[in-house]
Amino acid sequence: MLTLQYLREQTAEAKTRINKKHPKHVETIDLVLKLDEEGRKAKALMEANQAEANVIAKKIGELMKSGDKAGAEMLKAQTAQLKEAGKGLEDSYKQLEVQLNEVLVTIPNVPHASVPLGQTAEENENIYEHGTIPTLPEGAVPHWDLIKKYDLIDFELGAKITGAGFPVYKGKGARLQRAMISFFLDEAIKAGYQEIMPPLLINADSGFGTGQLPDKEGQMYHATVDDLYLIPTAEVPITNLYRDVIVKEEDLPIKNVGYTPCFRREAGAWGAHVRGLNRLHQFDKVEIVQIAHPDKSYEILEEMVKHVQGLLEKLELPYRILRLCGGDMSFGSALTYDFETYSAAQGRWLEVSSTSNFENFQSNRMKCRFKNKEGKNQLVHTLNGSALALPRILATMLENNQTAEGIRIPTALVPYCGFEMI
RNA sequence: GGAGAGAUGUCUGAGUGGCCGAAAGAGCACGCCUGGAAAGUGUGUAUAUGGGAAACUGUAUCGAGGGUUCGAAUCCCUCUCUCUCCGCCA
Repeated sequence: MLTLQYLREQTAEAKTRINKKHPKHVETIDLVLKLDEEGRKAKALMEANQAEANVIAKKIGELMKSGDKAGAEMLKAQTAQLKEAGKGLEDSYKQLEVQLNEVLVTIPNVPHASVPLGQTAEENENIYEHGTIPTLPEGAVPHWDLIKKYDLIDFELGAKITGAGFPVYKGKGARLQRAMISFFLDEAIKAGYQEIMPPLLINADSGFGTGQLPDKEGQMYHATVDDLYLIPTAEVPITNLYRDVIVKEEDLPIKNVGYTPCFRREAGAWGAHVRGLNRLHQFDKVEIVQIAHPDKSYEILEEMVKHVQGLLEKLELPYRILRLCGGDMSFGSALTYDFETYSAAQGRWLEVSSTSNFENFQSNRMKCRFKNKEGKNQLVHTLNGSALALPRILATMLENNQTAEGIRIPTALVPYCGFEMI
């Protein structure tokens, strides 16, 4: 959620920036400002009325104490009309307040200056490529054939016990998952992150805090009996750890990492290119999350990018980094780098990480602040990134490393899974 | 799931209708004292938001929301959470 202060004080800039992402929201900003102004006027009236009532109430108290019952009764009569007026004033203020919030939460974050103009994935900016695209042996096949051939994952079984998009990992397939999770966590811990094992269900307040609600209501699984949501990413519980918290400035940046399964309904997202591991309802991911000082957040974003690069390089996967264009960015992000690995048998780039700076968009919703040098509470910046999402890493690894003798496991993972070949 | 107790500021904890944004103590900050420190001592020490250049000031907040009342931390209702006992349970 953008801060009202920013919209009020830097209206022109806010409009220019939002235009890069969602041009229609330029008008929403005007609406917000209008509601804000009306709301503040209404509030001033309401408070003036309240102040008057408070003064009289105090006087009544004094009169009662001094035994002047008649005087008190006279004043009581006076407050009746104040009360009546107060009710109307409060109603109109509250109504404006509700409207304002409803509108404000629908405005996405404004993009960083470096974000390229564009509306579709084709307009993302390719800023870095690393590694060589392998030449596959004769008869190479996509990962969905490999997982059958080596009996690593069973989609049919998953469909039987749950539904499509819920894979069952078996044998070496399961061990490889566990190995990747441990490897990613260990690498993050080495980089100074604290490991967190959060709940997999979250309440609506948390969903709101990181921006999934109300924007992506239909994308999360909702356990309606208890009104809890299955997490779409560890970002949600781990970032919300700091909801309504005033952190110490000297503790920044706060670095947490967590492995969780992620649950996504992916409503309406099924179509071409979703075979095998490319798109799932449940998948595993290790997520890094930082709570940062506003002056440092872009430095930290670069640091997180470096971390993700390190992982991909240790896994010996060819990858590229995209700077997302305005239209392709997520709701709350100010700057997002997507990482894609090249899946040679499919001949496609697959997104395996998305690393973003949300600036104070989430912290404003969550009210996560620190006390600055002037003793004022200031919103922190929040960042997060996948490090990494497993299924497409696995897909790329299987496809790119297939040989006549089997599938070669990257050296870095061998100590974790205990085998060199599948 | 049943029964009971509770939720007050950074913490402990007082406060059953007006003098309470809230006693007292601890902690913390700054000053005095000291060669330095401890002890002692003085002052200060919530958040949000409106107005104001500022000093200052209006409003709201004692788990949350509603209600009663001229006036609520205090009375009533609903909810959430915590603790104890019982039940169930990996």
